[in-house]
Amino acid sequence: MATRTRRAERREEPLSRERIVEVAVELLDAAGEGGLTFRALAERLATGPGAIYWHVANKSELLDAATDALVAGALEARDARSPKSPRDGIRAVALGLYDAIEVHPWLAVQLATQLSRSPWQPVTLRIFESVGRQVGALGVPENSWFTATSALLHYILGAAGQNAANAVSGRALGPGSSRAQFLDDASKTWEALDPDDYPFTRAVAAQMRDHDDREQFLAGVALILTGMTAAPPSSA
Amino acid sequence: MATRTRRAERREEPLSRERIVEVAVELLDAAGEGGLTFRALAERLATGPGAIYWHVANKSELLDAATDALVAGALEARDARSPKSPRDGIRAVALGLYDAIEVHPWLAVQLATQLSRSPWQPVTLRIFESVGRQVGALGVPENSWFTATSALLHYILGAAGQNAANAVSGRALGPGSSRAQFLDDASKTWEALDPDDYPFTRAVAAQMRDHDDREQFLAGVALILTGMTAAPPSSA
DNA sequence: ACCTGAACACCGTTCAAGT
DNA sequence: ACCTGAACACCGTTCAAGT
Repeated sequence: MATRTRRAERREEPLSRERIVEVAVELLDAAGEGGLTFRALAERLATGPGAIYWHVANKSELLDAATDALVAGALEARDARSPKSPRDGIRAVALGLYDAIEVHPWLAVQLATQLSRSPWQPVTLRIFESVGRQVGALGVPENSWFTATSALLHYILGAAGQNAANAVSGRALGPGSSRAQFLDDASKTWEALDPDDYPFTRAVAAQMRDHDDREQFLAGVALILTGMTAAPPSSA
Repeated sequence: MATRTRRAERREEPLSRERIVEVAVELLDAAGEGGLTFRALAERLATGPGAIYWHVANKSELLDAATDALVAGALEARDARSPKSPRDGIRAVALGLYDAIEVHPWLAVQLATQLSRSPWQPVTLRIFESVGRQVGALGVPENSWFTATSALLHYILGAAGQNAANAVSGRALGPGSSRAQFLDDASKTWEALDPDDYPFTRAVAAQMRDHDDREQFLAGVALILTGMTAAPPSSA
C-alpha cells in the first residue's frame, strides 16, 4: 500500500504472460495442481479472471507453459557447465531434472501427463535432445541412439518423480531425523507384508531402509549406462 | 426398459463397490479422467450422487481403486503363465502393463500420480514385487536387487505410458496406414527442427520414423537387463 | 444399513461492456 | 489492444430426510 512510487516500478506491471506463469508456479508450489485457480491467480495479480485469458488460452496451456519454463531452466543450468565426460553430462542433466522435481513436485505428474497426452511435446523434446547429445558422445552405436536415449529419458522422469516424492514425504514429517524415521517405518511395513504374497519385497526391506534417494537415483542411471555401452546379449 | 424380468437378475444389483469401480473404468475409458463424474456415475447406476459416497470415500479413492483393479488384473494374467526364464517373466510383466495402459490410457497418468503422491502405494508395491521376483531369479547380486528392480519399474511405467500414447495417437488418426503416416509426420517435424538447437533429435528422426512401439519398449527392457547382469563399470 | 436428491461452495470459461 | 466482472454450466461433496 505504498502511497505512490516514483514511476510504479513494478507495482503495476501490465500483466504479461511471463508474469502469469511466474505466479502460477508459486501457486502450484504452494498447494499442488489444486492450488492453481484462475480466481486465485487473478487475485494475486490484482485483476479479474477474464484478463488472464487474454494472455493464455486455458488452464492446460498455462500448466504446459509453467512446466516448460522450469524444465528449460533446469536444463540450461546444466548445459552451461560443459561436462568433463558424456557420463558426467548425463548425470548432470538427470540431476538437474531430479532437483527441479524435488523443488516443484507437481512437475512429475505434469510431465507424465504431457508424455501420455501426446509424446514429443516441446518439453519432452528438450529433455530428449539434452540427454541424446551425451548419449551420442558416449560411443553408443548410432543405430541404438533412439532406443538408448528413450530408455534413459523414461527412467529419469519416472525415478525422479518417485524419489522426489520420497524426499517430500520425509520432509513433511518434520525436521531432523524424520527422514530416517520415515524410511524405517516404511521398511517395517514391508517386513510385515504377507510372506506368500510379498516374498521379494520383504527380502529387500532392509535395502530400502538404508538407501539414499539421490544415490539410488544415480545408481539407476549408472545401470542403464552400463547396459547401453555393454554389448547386448544374444537374443535381446 | 424390460417390463419386468423374472427375478431382476442383474438389473437391480444393489450397488456395490465393485460395480461402481466397474462403471468408473467404463467412463474413464470413454473420456479420460474428465469423463469420470459422480453425476455421470450416478446416472449409469440409476441412483443419486450421494449414494456412491456410501461405498467410496471420494473421487481420489475411486480412481485408486480403478487403477488397482486393472493393474492387479494385468499382473495376474501374466503370473499365471509360469515363464520359461526370469527374462521371459520380466518381459511378460512389462508387456502386461504395456497392454493395460494401451487399453486404458488414463492409467499412465494415474500411476504417475500415485507414484508421486506417496511412493509404495499398494499398486506400486504389487508391480515392484512382480518385477522383483524375476530380478531375484535372474542371478543379479542380492545387494543390487532394490536398485535394479526400481530402475526396471520406472522404465516400464514411463515407457509404457509414452508408447501407449503413441499407439493411441496413431489410432485416433483413423484406420489403416495412419500409424505409419503419423510417424512419418512426426519424423518430418524432427527433421525441420533448428540444427543448432536440435542436432541430436534431427539425427535420429529416421530411427524414430521406423521404430515399432512394442519392439522399442522391449528393447529398452533388454537394455536394462543387460545393465543389471553385466559387471558395473569402474566408478559407477 | 443403505439410498435420495437438494443444496453448498467452488471451478473453468465466456462475453458484453468498458478504457 | 487489453481489462473487468457478472454470468453460465458444471463439479465434488455434504446431509437431512427417507426406506
